[in-house]
Amino acid sequence: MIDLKILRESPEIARAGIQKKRNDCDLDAVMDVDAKRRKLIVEVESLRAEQKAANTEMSQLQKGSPEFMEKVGEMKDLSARFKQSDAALKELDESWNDLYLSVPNLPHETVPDGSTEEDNVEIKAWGEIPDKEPYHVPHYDFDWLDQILDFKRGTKVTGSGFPFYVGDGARLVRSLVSFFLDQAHESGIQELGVPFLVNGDSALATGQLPDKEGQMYQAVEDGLYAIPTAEVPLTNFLRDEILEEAELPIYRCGHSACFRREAGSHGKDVRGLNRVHQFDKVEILKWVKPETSYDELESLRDYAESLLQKLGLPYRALLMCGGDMGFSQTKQYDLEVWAVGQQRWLEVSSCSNFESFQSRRARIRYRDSQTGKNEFVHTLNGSGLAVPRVLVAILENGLQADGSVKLPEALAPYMGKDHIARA
RNA sequence: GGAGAGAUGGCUGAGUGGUCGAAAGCAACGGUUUGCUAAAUCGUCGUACGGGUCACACCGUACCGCGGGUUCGAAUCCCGCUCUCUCCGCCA
Repeated sequence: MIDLKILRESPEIARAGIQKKRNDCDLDAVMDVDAKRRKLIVEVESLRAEQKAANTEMSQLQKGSPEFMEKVGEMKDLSARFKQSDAALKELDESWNDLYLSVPNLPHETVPDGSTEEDNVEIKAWGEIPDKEPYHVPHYDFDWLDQILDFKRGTKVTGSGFPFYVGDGARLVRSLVSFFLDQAHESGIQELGVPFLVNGDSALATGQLPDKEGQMYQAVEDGLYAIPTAEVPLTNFLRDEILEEAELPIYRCGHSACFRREAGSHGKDVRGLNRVHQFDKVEILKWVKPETSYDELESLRDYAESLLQKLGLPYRALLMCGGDMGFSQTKQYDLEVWAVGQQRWLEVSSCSNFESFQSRRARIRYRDSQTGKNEFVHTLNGSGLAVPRVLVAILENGLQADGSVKLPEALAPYMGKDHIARA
């Protein structure tokens, strides 16, 4: 949720931001219901005040006396009016809530204007793009693919998009997860093992609900959602808490399987490991003081980049334009790695600042030591990193003329070898 | 899964259908005093929303696990749910 003050006091700023995001929420309806709601609150509360005053008065009277009974009669009427207004307010509150939740976060001033991925701005490129040799092919065309991946049996057991990783494939996944977690540990980021299922309150706080409900797998019987990213349990780790200013910034990381229905996505980019319904990812989360959040975003991106550098994978960093960034973000960088076999960029990390959008929903605050007031923290998160596409880049970029795959040196301690030989 | 007990402010813990935002104690914060490093004493000490203000002040309302209900009036009575603890069962 964005700050209501912005809506009330400078709606033109909100309007411009919403336009920049190419979002079509109805701001006039929001403002209209807000005004009506506030008027009704005054009405309900003054009726209630009257009722309470009478209550105090009645407590002094002899119970059952004529004066008392007369008062009861008067108050019955008031009570009826109160109940009517209160019911009207509750109804209005519901539509107010729906509308308020439909307002996206406003993009930062440094976010470029634009509506599609074409308008994202490349701010950095690292590593050398290798020339495509004849033996370079997409990973899904490796003739020994079934040595490390089994899509067919995954489809049998669960459905498409749920591959089995086999032998060295499975070990590579585990190695990458371990490498990412160890790197975070070395950077002083505490690791959390997170629940893979969360309740509705948590999904609402991070913004998956209400608008992205269709993207999550659900355990309907229990009212739980399979997490699409560890961001959800991580952010909610501190939900409903008031922190001390001295505790900030707080950094945490966590590995999880991520479950995404990917409803409505078809076509070429779903081949192989490019887009699957379940994948492993290590997520980094930051809770910080507002004045530091944009610096923290830069260092978060630097950290994610350092992982790709250590793996020796060429990548580019994009600053997302207003129309291509998420609903809840104020500023977002994506890291894309080059996959030489497919001759395309694959997104492996997204680093974002949410300012107080999530913390307002999740009620995560800190006590300002100067004013003594409770303020919302700013939250940020970034992938560090998503496993399957990194795996794709390792496979495709590392493919040698003899069909073997040369592994990044950083993974040698985890894999116990420097290449995967074709059997 | 079965049986029982419970859920009150940062913590412990009282609470009669009405004067209860809620006793008391602890912790915390501010002052005073003695002094020596621990006491004594006075005061302050929840959050959110709405009104109000340049901003404070101030006023109102809500919140005693959550959601309903009864009532002129609910922390208190009734119903449903959630969670915690104990015992039993089952099970990595």
